[in-house]
Amino acid sequence: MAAGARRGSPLTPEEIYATALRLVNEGGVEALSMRKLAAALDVNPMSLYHHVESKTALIDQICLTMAERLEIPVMDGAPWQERLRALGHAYRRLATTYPALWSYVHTHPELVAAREGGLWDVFLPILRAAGVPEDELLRTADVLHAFVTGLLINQQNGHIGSDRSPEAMDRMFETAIDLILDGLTARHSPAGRAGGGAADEARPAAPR
Amino acid sequence: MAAGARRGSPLTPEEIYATALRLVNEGGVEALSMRKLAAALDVNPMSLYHHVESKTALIDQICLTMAERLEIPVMDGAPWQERLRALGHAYRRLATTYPALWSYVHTHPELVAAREGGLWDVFLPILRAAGVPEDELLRTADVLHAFVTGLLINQQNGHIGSDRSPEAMDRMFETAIDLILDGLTARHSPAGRAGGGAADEARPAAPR
DNA sequence: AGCCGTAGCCATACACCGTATGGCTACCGT
DNA sequence: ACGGTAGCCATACGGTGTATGGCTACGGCT
Repeated sequence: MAAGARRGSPLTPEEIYATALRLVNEGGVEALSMRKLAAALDVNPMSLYHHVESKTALIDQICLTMAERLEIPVMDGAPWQERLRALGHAYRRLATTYPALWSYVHTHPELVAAREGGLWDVFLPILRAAGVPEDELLRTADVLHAFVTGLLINQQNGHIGSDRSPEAMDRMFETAIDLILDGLTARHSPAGRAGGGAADEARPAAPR
Repeated sequence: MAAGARRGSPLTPEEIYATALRLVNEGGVEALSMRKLAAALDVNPMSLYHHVESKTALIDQICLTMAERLEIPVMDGAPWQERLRALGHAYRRLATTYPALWSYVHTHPELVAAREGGLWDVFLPILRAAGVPEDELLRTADVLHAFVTGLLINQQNGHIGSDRSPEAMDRMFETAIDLILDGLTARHSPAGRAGGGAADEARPAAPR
């Protein structure tokens, strides 16, 4: 285990992942090249291959580390509407923290093959609490997850509205959550919606 | 205007676009290279640049031609629920016809800057008919469009359900449309939903 | 008829990419 | 003392997009 030649310390996988993630966040996935990454680490390009199998394996890895940083809120006592909204916001926070990589993940089939980490352990119980019957549960979860995914992708890519102010984005996200809550309520517990309800709190005038 | 050297006829932009679109459809956007395209056209790579400004301009162009092939249904008399469902299916048909390019478009900000073609001319009136107030119209349209976009992206990438049979996809898409219809109805014309309504037609048992 | 502008095509070259191959150095355990 | 090996690196190969400049053959002009 020789000490690093030109650097003080030997290369570590964590260092590689962190730097790669930084490069991706700064210039998108297409701005990540093994040569640039090596330059950023002050190392010969081929040295990377002693710690990483290939570029795609590297990208897989940094996608995983990103996924692990999803901070799932724990709100055990709260009604399902609030829990679902909080989960949506947590998901959105992850997406806006790593925009480029996030879009990348969700357009590459080979990644995220299994349902991502603890997300689904929280998501499904919420839907159960919303009254979604068991035989529609997974399908509904997939649909809602895809909805939010699509909204976030579109927001990041500016495929949306001429007004792209952060406030407009916030409003749009709330509108989306409201639509989902109303849809779930109407479908699975129509009685529960007493004129307004959790979906209608704090929604501004929205001139747009 | 000399006749083509090795080919009978000179190269035409339409020929280039069509072949490029074919290559993309067969192997994804990353399988499109100017050299391969030239080979498929039996031409020197540099000849392409007499008809196309750059590779990105070429991709822009084939994205546009794809967008033009969206077949928007005209159903003037029908209720808004049916029109919205038909529009969703038309959109889905486009996505499944050009899966690779379609995902590409929706993850690249620079494309589709303006709202795509006649889609919005049909979409917005439907939402008006659904009772969406004018000051929420564009935002709601953006959200719903993003929802469907996300669902289609996820379906194509198999980020969804362990069962990926076409039937499961169909059911999931119907579930999504139902959710949207219920959400819109609950939000904007709650009286209109008389126990079931348009959203509940022909939805199978769905064991999943 | 003579000529030239130019449309279309092509050969070459450059910088960049991912990575296979093999050699160097400096430490470790024995 | 010495072999094994972990870490690093130089070189090379085949791929990419495209800048540059030269070739051919036609249309329109004088």
